Amino acid sequence: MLQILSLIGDKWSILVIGQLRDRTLRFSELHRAVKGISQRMLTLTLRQLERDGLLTRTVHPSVPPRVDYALTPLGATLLDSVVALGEWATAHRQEINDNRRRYDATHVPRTRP
Amino acid sequence: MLQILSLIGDKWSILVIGQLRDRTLRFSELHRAVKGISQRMLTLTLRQLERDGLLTRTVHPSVPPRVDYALTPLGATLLDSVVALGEWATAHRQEINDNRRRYDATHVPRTRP
DNA sequence: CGGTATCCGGCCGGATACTG
DNA sequence: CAGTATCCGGCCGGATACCG
Repeated sequence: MLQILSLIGDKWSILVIGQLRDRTLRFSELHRAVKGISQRMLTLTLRQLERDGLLTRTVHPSVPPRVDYALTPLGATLLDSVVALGEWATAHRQEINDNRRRYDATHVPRTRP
Repeated sequence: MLQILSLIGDKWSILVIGQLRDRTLRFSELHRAVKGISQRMLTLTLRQLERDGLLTRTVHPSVPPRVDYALTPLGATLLDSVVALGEWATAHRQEINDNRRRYDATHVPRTRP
């Protein structure tokens, strides 16, 4: 259970899956689409998701090389929950930020210079 | 957006929220319910969730002390998505484990002794 | 283009000890 | 009971260099 949750728990996984929502993307497209991810983390994330059977990796033997990533049916089933989470995050972003500001304002810091 | 996702991304947050699904729990009950979590991580997780306004922390001035945690309305809205994720994880646990085994069996290790 | 390989600083989180 | 404080090892992930 924890091992499955840690799959979802990886924020990069969620973002990558979200990008593959309705189209196949190649590596460089994903790299540009998921802002802030390093090439290393994108590679590791994709390998993990491929290993879990959530997406397929297709190598086209061409010059220059081209690798396409697409969701599997299993990945598509997760997409629904992921999209729901994304919508929740978007819908309550402001409210959460307000809560944080209020909390930080009322709960005085314990360390004093 | 990333900051919101990292809130969900914390596996402990998901598990704690799931435990508060239909009842208030005190600290020690949560500690027992969420298997594997250390006292430190439980405290940190609860503070984070309280700061974001997803749960309330109620201190009862008694001896021995007693602290209850309960979801806020905002926390309850997240609960739906969290439950969906949990159900997805449960439903596809076996399938994912099979995929991992198959992947590990076919993709030979790159390091050879 | 789409990766590996390697180095390494930071912080995550467990263990332990102490307190109101 | 429900925390805080402190230490510290491990691994996460960025930066960089190189390859098919």
